Amino acid sequence: MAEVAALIGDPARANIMTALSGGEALTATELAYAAGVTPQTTSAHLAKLVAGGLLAVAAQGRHRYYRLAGQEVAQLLETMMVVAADRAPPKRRIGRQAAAIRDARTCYDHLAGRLGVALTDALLEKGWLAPAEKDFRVTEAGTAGLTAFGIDLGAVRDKRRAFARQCLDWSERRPHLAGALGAAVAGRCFDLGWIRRVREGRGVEVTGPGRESFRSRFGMTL
Amino acid sequence: MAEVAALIGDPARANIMTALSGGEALTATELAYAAGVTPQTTSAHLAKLVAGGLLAVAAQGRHRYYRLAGQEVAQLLETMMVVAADRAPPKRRIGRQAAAIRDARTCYDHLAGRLGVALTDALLEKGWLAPAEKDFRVTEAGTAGLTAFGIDLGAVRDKRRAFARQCLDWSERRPHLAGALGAAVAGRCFDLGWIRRVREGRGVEVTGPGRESFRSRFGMTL
DNA sequence: AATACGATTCGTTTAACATCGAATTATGAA
DNA sequence: TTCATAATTCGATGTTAAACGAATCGTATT
Repeated sequence: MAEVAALIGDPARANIMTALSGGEALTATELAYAAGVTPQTTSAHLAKLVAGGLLAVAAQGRHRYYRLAGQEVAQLLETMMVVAADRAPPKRRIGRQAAAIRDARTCYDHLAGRLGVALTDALLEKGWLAPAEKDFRVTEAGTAGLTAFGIDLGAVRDKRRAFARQCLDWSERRPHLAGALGAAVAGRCFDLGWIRRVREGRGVEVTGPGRESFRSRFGMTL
Repeated sequence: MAEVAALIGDPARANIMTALSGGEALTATELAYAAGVTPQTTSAHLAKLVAGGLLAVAAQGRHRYYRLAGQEVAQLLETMMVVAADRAPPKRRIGRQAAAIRDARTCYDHLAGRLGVALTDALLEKGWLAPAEKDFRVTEAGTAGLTAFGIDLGAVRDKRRAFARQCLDWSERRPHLAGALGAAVAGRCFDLGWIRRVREGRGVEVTGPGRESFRSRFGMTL
């Protein structure tokens, strides 16, 4: 356990992990910029993180794309941020950016925070999803509804990853939709312009039209 | 975040945190033994962990009792163990002790693992508990039932801590009963001899009579 | 009061490792 | 081929901090 913690314990590596916590895959150079150190140093750090099983790497042309090794790693970072936040000196109320993070953010590649939980609750309420062990099951109504929403369920199922997992949200203490379907739903919301990323981080913002659409389409009051 | 990780990243400190992960409070000397270093070194480590907000300390006579600073820290350690376990070389099947940990363990001071989740499910099924936001609510039937089970609800409510929190269990991905009530229920199960600790760790074992009692009293099939 | 013990502080040594400059390998573009 | 860029490896440097011996402070025990 100490090894895992020590890997994240270096400032440069912590920056790298944070940059990747949104689930996106980034190149070594981009990560060097995010970490605030030279490419050589970054390379050494990345090698350690891969050896330590925290990152996965995929070579593509002359770029090498690094991403988190899995959901558990994303969860670990999430939990660690909570502890780190509790520990931090209370800077007058909660900052606007921090508040946005609590409200809505991406976790790995799907939606988390209040928005992620609310959306999952709405899908459960509509009967589109049903809890099944550690996953969600898409009902008949859900198949029709999600297809109408613009999601190609066949293509999503074909992906070589968990289809519709329950991901625990620490700040809300409730499960939300993850896996390939979670990523697809999040992507569709971005495409429709219901939400957009704020700055470069993990924060997500609900747009004006998005707020109205979430309400009319899914009965969510945000 | 790097600071938090770095604190746990040292082997000696990781040993200390692991020793405390059961929720028990231990003295500096006991922790020195657990960490495998001298008392002087341990003292320095403990000071850093307290300053870092991961541990809390209470002086009692000439002893100083150290314990985890809160639930979030326990959760963090739990999550970190999962990542560390995934990362570890697969040592032929799962060891008997590791299997026991998955089945039943203490988390902070209440029951976790399959047993913790199953017990919580049983209480929900009987209608003694009902989910309420991030907590559980004790119903009228629950008040009667828990009192009959030998728990002084008045005394439990008087404790200066959360009464009946939902604690997320990573290995089961389900919430289980935590807080003062969770601790009280766990304690009662120990007192009745339904469960006992295995060795010195966090593992818990259901006794023969316990298995029968869990079934007849709560309808749980273990 | 005298003694024992838990816990901490101080000072020193030692080992680990993050960092960068320079050079090297590999891929894509002109 | 030739050049530019991505990414790495190598070697040297400097800083950090973990560890322990010795000494100190405070609380219990006799």
